[in-house]
Amino acid sequence: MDLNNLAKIIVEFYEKLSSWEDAVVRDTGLTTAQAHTIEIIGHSGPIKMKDLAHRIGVTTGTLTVAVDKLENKKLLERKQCKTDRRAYLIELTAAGQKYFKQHHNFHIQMTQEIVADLTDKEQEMVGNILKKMVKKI
Amino acid sequence: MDLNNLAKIIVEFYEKLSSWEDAVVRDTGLTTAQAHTIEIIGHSGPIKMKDLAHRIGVTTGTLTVAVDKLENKKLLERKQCKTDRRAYLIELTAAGQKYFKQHHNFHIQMTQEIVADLTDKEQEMVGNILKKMVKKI
DNA sequence: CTGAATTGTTTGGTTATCAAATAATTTGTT
DNA sequence: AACAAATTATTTGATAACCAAACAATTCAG
Repeated sequence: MDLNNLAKIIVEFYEKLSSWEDAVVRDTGLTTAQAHTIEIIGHSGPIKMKDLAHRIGVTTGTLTVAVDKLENKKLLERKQCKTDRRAYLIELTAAGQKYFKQHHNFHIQMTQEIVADLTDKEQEMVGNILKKMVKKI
Repeated sequence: MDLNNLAKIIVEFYEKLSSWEDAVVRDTGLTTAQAHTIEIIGHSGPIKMKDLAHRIGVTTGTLTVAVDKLENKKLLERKQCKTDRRAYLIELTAAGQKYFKQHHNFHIQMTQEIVADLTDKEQEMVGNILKKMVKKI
């Protein structure tokens, strides 16, 4: 398979995952940006604004507004950081945790669907090869 | 490899591609939405507003605004559709074509980088397996 | 202790997005 | 042919996402 074809498949794979994710998230009543924020916090645990902004790839100004909205929705909360009075730790509420787990389950379910037709050996291979590729990005 | 691990790798792969694409596009002076629009038109050729909106996954109202901006930037233009006076055909200008080709080259280059450490056989396999997966999404 | 750096918020501006209302045109029905 | 219904794109009014730069509070370094 030449580079052109590989590039085409990878882009297509990306585009389709993207549409799928958008559709799923929209059904949950959050925007993709909001869902992404919840997901990062779910994986990281309590995290400072600055670090969270860096992980998401936005400025802290953008994040302030985003966190305001999610706090209004009771999905997360700001807690004072005990070692630095300038900073907050952003934590998921119980509802936020629930959203995170549900979204994680969607990922598992989607994975199951898209690998359903592959043999065990193929699944093993694609996992390992993707792992190698991820390291290079 | 169990589903959990596979899901994790796939999500990670997706996230990294996403960051990479964002970074590349931002350097070109367009937003990701704008670059995506150019890319779709580049692949489709002249296309009506309604069809383009459907391909991108937005309403025609959203697209009207987006096309206005890209037309201002001289990357595309509206041409009257000869068979339907309600409709336009959206076409890339020479500058739009150039942008499209450049972006396409970035994809090829990225692909080359991320598969560089794979054997020819592995490249072949990952291509074929991804193709199978894409069909299921 | 004081100036510099850090952390988060606010402000002003652009872009992206939708739903619903509108205008122009085409299509279908009688 | 005439008229209603459907289609195509735009406009409007609203919210969300985003950035850069200015700001306030706090911490850090010399």
